[in-house]
Amino acid sequence: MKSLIENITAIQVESPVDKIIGQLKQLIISGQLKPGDRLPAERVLSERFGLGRSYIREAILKLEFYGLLKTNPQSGTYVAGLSINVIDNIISDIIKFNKDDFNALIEARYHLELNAVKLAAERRSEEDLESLRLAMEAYENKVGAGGDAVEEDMVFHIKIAKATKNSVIESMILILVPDLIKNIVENKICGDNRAKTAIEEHRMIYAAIESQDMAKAEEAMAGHLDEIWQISKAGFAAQSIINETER
Amino acid sequence: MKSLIENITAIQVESPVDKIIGQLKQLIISGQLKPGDRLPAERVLSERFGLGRSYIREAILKLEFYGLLKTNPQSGTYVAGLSINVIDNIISDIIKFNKDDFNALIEARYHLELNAVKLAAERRSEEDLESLRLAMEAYENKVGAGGDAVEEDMVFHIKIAKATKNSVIESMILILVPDLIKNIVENKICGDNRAKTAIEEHRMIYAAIESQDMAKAEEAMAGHLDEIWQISKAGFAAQSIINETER
DNA sequence: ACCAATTAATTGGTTTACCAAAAATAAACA
DNA sequence: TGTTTATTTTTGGTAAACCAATTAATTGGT
Repeated sequence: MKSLIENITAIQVESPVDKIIGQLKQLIISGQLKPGDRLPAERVLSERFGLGRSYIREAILKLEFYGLLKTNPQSGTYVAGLSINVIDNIISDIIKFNKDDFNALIEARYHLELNAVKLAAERRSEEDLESLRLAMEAYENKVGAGGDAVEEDMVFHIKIAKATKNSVIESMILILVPDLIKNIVENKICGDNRAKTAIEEHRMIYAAIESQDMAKAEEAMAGHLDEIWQISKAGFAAQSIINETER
Repeated sequence: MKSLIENITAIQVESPVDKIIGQLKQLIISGQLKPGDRLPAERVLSERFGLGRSYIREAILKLEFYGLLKTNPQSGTYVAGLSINVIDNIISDIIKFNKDDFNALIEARYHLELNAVKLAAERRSEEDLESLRLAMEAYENKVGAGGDAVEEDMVFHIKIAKATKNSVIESMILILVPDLIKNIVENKICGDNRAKTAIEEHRMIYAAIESQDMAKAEEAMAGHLDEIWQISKAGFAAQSIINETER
């Protein structure tokens, strides 16, 4: 017999905004709302959905962030000129944009940073180099003082992201960093002497960026991230096995 | 003498929420708000900043999305346990997460998709393969009918993203897609017969994913994205020259 | 019938008021 | 004095009200 705790199912709290997003999706798919159309006024939607206007606005805000709606003050909110195909595909997954899948997080970070470090090596300015060096030294000092320098490590990586001169890639890494930190410190992923070996890796990365050697930069970064990447790879492999079994 | 139009500076409308975010950042940096602390109540912030509570909530919402705050209902909003270093670095750039840098968009997409297609080839399920085929056929039909199948193209790529089984990477691609579509159709980037040559490229990508050949998948995708990638590369090169000149 | 100007209605932006759940405090009891 | 129970205050969640700008409608004149 199963224990009690196993029967406790995660309470799914479909928030009001998610409901609204789902409803809007239905409106679009059913053809009542064609791309390019103007949405009903917020008040109307509020009444129609039986929810306060605050929620409507919040939902619109979210959809706007994803580029699916565009609201013009004093005029109305409009559906992006995208075909139903695209909108449907995207809306379905907006709600579940959760960053709590640790393996996915690590993997995304791995690939992003590998690309980023190459771009950084190619495009870094002298200012980038300077702030990168500062971040590196801050990390080394923290490690020398005996603290866990996870956050200083992240700052180092943020600086690299900044040096790419690509605001989109930078933003993506920025979004991932807090969650990475949270998970890493919670799970104490890396061994104790990891911090010290990382110092040398950082210096290699820095040197490669300084000399604008893209290949060497990528190699150094791959080495730096390898240990933690292995964890995510193992995670995905395990997931794959589970899926096979279920089939 | 400069013409009139050149003197018209872009009106910078620092939205209320951005102001609030900046203020909160100051509170944290100045030490009045240490990581882990509870924020003042929304009402208090509202009064202190001289702005409505809606704006406070919106700002908190945004900061929460970035993992910098955590709000517990009926209890309070708390600053994530990150060091000031990290928070400062991130908040500074949150506001400028705008996806209107076309070159950055293209470049980010290029790298993301190259990684994604490899993962998709490795992990695709039979269901993935099926929906991918469907999307591919929809594209071919649209092209055959003479339409610009930009959106159908994007759906094809979304399906690939889904096959990665990595929710983070999928979400990132999802976020970029609407902006990519907007820019591509606006600028009519690709030549007229591009759509037809793309059909063959899609089939190559599909075949590679089907046979789970990661290397071939990446190669095919690189070929598929090459033309548009060249545009972004040229853009960044131009930017680089400008920076050199300014120095 | 057509056009211009004025008025009325509608829009999203913003603030305020109200609510139930938590937390903190006070009071009552052992 | 220590603990438990009421009670009050504070919290974020929610809904409604107000505002200025915009748009649609109406009106009056031609």
